[in-house]
Amino acid sequence: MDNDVRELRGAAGLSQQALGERLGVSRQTINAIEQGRYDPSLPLAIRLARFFGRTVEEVFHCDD
Amino acid sequence: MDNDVRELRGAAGLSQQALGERLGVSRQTINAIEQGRYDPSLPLAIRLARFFGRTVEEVFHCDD
DNA sequence: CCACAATGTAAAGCTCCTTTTACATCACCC
DNA sequence: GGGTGATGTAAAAGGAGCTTTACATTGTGG
Repeated sequence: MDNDVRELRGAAGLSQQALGERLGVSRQTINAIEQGRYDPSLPLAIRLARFFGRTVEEVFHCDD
Repeated sequence: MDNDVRELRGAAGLSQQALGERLGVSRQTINAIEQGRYDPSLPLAIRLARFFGRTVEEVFHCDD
């Protein structure tokens, strides 16, 4: 499962730290998600997608 | 976070067991999600939504 | 009444998500 | 060269997701 968080965050001009603060998670969590080290929880995935004005499916791509 | 899994499953005429088998999880997992005892993981949420032909946001509602 | 399918629930156990703390690198600026 | 911001990474700890096994309830059909 990969995702577009890094690109979307870059386009928004935010640091990992700043994005984490907006979403209520640590910068390490943002970093891990961007690198695909693990998938976010469902509520965090929804918050992330909503923050960037996308659907969950647009931001997170299942590799099937 | 509540969801429409029970209604969608009912409309599809499937038991919790049958839905679990289609999605590769146990019936207890389906049961717990329907009752809101916990949220599914992101990959399972995406599989559930896709199975019912909906987006994740249509099936899972954040209570904000 | 006796199966049987469907559902609810609980415990134990494993893996995954997230946090905090901490250190390390790299680039940029003064 | 020293400070600062952004990023990568690691360890420990706690909580959440999911499994298996097991038992209990309910409704339905023979």
